[in-house]
Amino acid sequence: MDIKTQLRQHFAQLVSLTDDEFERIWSHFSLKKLKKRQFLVQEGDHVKYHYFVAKGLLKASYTDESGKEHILQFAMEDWWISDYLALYNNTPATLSIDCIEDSEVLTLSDEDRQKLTREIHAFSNFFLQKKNAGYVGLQQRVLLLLFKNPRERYERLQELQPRLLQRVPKTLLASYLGVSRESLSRLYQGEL
Amino acid sequence: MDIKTQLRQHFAQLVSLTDDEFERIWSHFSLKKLKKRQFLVQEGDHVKYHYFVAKGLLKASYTDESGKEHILQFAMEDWWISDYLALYNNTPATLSIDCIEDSEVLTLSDEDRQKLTREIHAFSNFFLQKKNAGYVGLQQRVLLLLFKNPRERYERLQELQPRLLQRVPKTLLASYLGVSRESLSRLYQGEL
DNA sequence: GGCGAACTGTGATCCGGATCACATCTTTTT
DNA sequence: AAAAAGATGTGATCCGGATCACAGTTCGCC
Repeated sequence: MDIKTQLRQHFAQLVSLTDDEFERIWSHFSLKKLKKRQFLVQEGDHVKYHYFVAKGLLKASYTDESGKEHILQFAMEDWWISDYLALYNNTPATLSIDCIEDSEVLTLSDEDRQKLTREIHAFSNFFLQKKNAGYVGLQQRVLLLLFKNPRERYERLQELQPRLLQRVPKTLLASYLGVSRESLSRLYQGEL
Repeated sequence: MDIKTQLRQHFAQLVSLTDDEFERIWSHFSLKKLKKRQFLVQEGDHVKYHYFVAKGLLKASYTDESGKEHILQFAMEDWWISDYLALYNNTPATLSIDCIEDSEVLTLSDEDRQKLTREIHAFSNFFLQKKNAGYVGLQQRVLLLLFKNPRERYERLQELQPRLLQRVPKTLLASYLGVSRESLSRLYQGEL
């Protein structure tokens, strides 16, 4: 399947668009190819784009004063990623986004997104629905971090995103789950 | 200031509405008065409404199998609250929402919100902006939970929401921060 | 095809925060 | 006004997970 079709189907899961509407939307995207370890956004950058992952695997992370990296989000095929804090507030990026695997992403500037959102109601609706789902997902993650121990967090991730577990190195998984690499390694001694 | 004006000004912070548009929106809200400890939503309820807090203080919380309560969100004047997971997926509430102080909330059904969102572009925009801000806020909270210790989380809250700290009992604060009540109590021995 | 870097497992030790237990003190309720 | 329920502080003990240290393995690269 080509990337244009992939994007079209992605929208179709939540809203319906006429051919004309989709063409108008599509014309504002550009394709960007990246290799493993390459950065899409670096701390301090001016962030202008939303990124739709067509292929590959990326991570968004924050590096604290002591140099430790904390992973906020992974993104694989059909996921969106950006530093939304920087994007919406027009501030320098506090996150870094880089590739765990060779990847292809579609970029959409927030300026264009605003324009399209004004012109095409279904598109506006798409974004609202996405944000709602993302918001609810983050709430669940907060609850998980608040009162589940590392083992339960790991198991939950296994349920919800089994594909992710297999593609992401354990070191990075540990950081996403808020556990040390060593403790994570000890968790799944008893299982599988 | 009366509640109608309060709501109008709340919208005005993010979007501009004509008198006519605001009247149309306003007509879909109803006022609900609640006393301390009263529930707005209980686990298992069918959730139909968004709630805008006009006055008072509420909390949204999840109760785990062992009966412990974990606080996901507080809401005071000019904040919105609901069980969004239940609201958007039409599933029974997993959260409970109840009053920490006597409160007055404005209710808006999601059905009406969808209708207004379709009819009034600025209103749609308002919701999208709110969700974005909420999403970013939750991301920050996840980062805080991931790699800051209880003391730093407490200090951050003190910076960001000093008013909240003074109104919320320490027991509930502890639950929101993901610390035991006892440990929280020991945190601020050295300060102030 | 060999060298360095990233990845993963595992042992030993340590410590932050949970848990348990109790003592005020303050609100509510009746 | 008394009784019950909630809020807060504080000591003693315990344990999950962090940290430190090292080894084996796999991967990308000159």
